Amino acid sequence: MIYIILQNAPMRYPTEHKQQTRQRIVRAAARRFRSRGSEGATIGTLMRDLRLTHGGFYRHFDSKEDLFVEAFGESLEELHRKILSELEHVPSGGELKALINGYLNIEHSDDVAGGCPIAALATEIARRPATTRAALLQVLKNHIAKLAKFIPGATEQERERKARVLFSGMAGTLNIARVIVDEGQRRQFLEHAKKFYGEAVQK
Amino acid sequence: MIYIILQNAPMRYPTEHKQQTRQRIVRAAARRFRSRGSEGATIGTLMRDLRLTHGGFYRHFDSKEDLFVEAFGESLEELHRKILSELEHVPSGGELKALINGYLNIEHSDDVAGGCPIAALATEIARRPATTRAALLQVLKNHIAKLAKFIPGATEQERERKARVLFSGMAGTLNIARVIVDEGQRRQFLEHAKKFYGEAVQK
DNA sequence: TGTACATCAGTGAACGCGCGTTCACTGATGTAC
DNA sequence: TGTACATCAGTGAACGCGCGTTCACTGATGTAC
Repeated sequence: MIYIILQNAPMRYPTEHKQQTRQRIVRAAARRFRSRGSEGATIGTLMRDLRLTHGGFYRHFDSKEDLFVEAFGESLEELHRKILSELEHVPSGGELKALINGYLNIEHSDDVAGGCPIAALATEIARRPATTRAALLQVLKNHIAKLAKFIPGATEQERERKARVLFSGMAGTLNIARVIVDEGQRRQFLEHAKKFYGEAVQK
Repeated sequence: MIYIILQNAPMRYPTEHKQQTRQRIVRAAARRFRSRGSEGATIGTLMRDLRLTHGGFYRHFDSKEDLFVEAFGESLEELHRKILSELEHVPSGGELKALINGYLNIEHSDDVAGGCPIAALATEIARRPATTRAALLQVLKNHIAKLAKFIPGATEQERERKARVLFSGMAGTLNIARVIVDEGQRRQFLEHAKKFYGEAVQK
């Protein structure tokens, strides 16, 4: 809200203004990259929708690729916050089920822009050079590691292993759900997958 | 081989020449779309690598999008033939394990161009309009249905359900494997996933 | 059997377009004196 | 306290480039006569 007011007012840039603009760009980009892909999202329309001009983008980032990396991190943090807030209201012992149900959900399936960045961007990340992949993989590993404590398993290592397989699998399932045109079939498919992963990980 | 000779020879187009050229385009496109994505693969370089010029493309297809749809089908057929030929040498009862091992494989992980089109293209397909998705989904369903007979389950319906969840999950896992930079870690991750899916589906 | 002609796969220049990026400029700010 | 000036977030025209697509053309083919 405050941002819009500042934009419409004649140019006056308070000290924290630059950081705020940068944050706005990252957050908007995090949504656009997920819904349109890294090539489908353009700097021009991104900035225009923020009521800025494309030239100003380069006061904040060296390149579109730099923004992509940062936006991916932002997406994962958003997802993590969302998951944690959902798990707060879940009775102890029900976390795993809630995790699976929260992911393999029709709402999640229909919300690409606000959903899991692994599902939306993993294929494109896999096509990037090793250095970029290494940076993004580190962010990804941290995310998974933090979720591992909700997965059953004797050792920390075993829980992390299971978490990786579980979340990578569910990401693939979410992507296929998003291809299914008919909503009823999409729901059914997600239900079957919930059951499958619930039983498989519990064991 | 014969194609190259025909290309270098002065213009003489036998009756079946057009179909052959079309096939060459589809097959080459099927590889390029998987390895570079639908936006990363361009008509210009595709045709150049086939020793043709870009203008000729439109004697065979109305648009790049039409080629994409056809190439996806071609990829799935190739994958299906490959799977069937691998399963021929497998003793009865071992098909499921062979299916999983054949998919979650380091060679498959490293061969994006020749690998599973679901893993490589599902995210991009999910971003397409419903009519395109519907067409591609039909092809996908046929593919999965044909593999369902190797999956345990009391009814045909149950086998198909399991097959869909299994293959969508493995596709997601393959994509994450392709992000992992270190080959040792990539192998380990695939091994854990093999074990997970093997036990989960057997049940 | 030989000749004229319609066909059509492939060529390559050209078109329009949108992209990422650059750059000279603007004007409000905080600071030096 | 008041004035001159360096700073820098944001502007918008411009650049170069590569893309998908179009189109007038070429020349070997099979066919009509």
